[in-house]
Amino acid sequence: MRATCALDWKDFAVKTLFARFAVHLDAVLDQLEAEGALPAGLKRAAITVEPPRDATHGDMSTNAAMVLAKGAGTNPRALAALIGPKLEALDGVAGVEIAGPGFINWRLSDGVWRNELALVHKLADEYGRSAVGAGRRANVEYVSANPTGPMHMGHCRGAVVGDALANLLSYASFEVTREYYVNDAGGQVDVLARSVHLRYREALGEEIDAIPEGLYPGEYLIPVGQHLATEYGRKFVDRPDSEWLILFRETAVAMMMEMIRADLALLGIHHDIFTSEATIQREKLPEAAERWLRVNDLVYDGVLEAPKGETPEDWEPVELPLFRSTKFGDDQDRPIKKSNGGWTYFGADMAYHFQKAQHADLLIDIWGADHAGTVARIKAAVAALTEGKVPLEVKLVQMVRLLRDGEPVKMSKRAGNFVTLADVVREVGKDVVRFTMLTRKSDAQMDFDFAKVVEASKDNPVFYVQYAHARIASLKRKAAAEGMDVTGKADLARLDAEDLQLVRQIAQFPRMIEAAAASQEPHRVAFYLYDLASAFHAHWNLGNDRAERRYLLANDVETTRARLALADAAAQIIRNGLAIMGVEAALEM
RNA sequence: GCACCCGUAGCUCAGCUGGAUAGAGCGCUGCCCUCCGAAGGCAGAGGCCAGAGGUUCGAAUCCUCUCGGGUGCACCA
Repeated sequence: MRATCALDWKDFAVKTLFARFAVHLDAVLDQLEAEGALPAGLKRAAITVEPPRDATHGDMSTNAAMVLAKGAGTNPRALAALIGPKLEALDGVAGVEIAGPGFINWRLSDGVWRNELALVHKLADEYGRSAVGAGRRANVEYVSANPTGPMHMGHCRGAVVGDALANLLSYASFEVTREYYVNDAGGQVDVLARSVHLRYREALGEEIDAIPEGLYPGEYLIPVGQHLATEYGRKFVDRPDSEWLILFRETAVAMMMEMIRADLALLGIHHDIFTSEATIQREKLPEAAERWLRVNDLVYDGVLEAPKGETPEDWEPVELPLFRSTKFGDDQDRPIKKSNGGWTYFGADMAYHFQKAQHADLLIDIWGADHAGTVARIKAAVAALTEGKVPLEVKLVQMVRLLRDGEPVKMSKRAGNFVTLADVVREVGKDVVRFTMLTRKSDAQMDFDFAKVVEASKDNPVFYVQYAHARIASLKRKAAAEGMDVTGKADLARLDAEDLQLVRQIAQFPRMIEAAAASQEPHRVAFYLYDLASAFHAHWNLGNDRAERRYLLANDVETTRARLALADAAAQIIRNGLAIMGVEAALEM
């Protein structure tokens, strides 16, 4: 979110530098109104205060003159000429220029940057925390993999993106709930139960040949069968499924969820709430939703047309209860019940979302892109059931293609040899997996190349960023080893123009956080950290050619202290950013 | 056939929700370590932002159409 003039934040400490100047600008505009130079009541919402794209234009820029010129009955440059001098008179403003079509650009005094640097040290982990969430409750539902097997790489990206987004929103003062929806009520878990029954018989000594088509072949079900065999002996061997299906299903789901939680823990992911679809159904929540929707004429009994394109062989028209999702922008009404009387996935999901909405001001779902076709209906259902009060955002996460030596890794679900999340984390490490998953916009496809993600070079953003942090840590070790007394308070006045360039980069962090939180794009944190690391490495290398530009100066303890304060601040920001991404900051590499 | 996502340097991708001369990395060319971590840095070359209209002070960004890729399309989950 860009800093606008319409600010109502109470807590000054959490405003970004840019937001603080937006307040100053607002006051300047008030003053111009009072003087009669500007008509009262002009809309200021579109006014921004942001860094200009081109750093040579200054530190801050506003489009105020261009936005207000029309309403003021003048041209942008003339209006800028009125605003400019008043900005120039502000504390901390070192010079104002009017440029291009009417931009007002200004530079900040060195003191502003030194204060900002001091603020980083004072706020430490909290520097960058934003108040924009204002305590609103955000429910983020992510992963929600079917409880029929271990996590595989297809789940990985959504898991990381969802977790990082939850961290990000939390850092932006949303009250976040991390939720996992357990699909333990459909046909898949019945298949799971039957697969487990086979393993149960196997555990009791029966010969099991090839796993029949349509059942889960994975060996991870063997322990479930053994557990049931130990617990119940031969009791269910030759009995009809009506006697064991529910028991086997519930046992299997519980054990699968235990495995999934363990897999997620390897990535550092821990949900607050696991909600069971079976429970939702047992509590008759879909029935309640259906009743309400029927009263409001949003569910009716009807017959759907045959699907377009290739019509399936066994298609026949059936009357089903349909939700009027077309009324909310979907292109077809959607069945909430099946012809066998059971709830469709959508029917139960609708009720589930309604339940979530009662404890949240904002719902976010992280889904795989293969579910893109169902976004419209669930958004429609939430809009209907909450009467438009609780927004639902569905973030689609694109596929990840696994590569090894440049060749796609072959996976076959039938053979059960998919690449598990646990294997990948064991091979390359949690930090590499998490960081890499955040180096693309989530709605863009990405490649995950085993060779590249562990490469220790600047091509690899993970190492590049961690290397910057490790370098800074090494500075302090080096200073201590050489017996330099750097414990005293740093005099930031020792920092010169070249040093303050790095502070400018550091000071963008809070702004980036707000923008990333507002757009719900955690990948921005990764890109920002890459840029910050780059600025740090460049600043560091100044010392290669010019010894006086180094951080550690044996004959100048004062400057050394100030430079270490600068480096520490950069390290602090890297830590703050990595914490949101769920990645450790390395001290040594 | 319909819907959604995407099309930016040779390659992989950013682009701050409409701002100024469109940016990184790789690759290519040429530099910088007796010196704080060279796992780094500096400089150069490289572009009709797929194409065409439109909206306005201003468009890679918003709207429409065309072309080209991906995904999905009954009661599955």
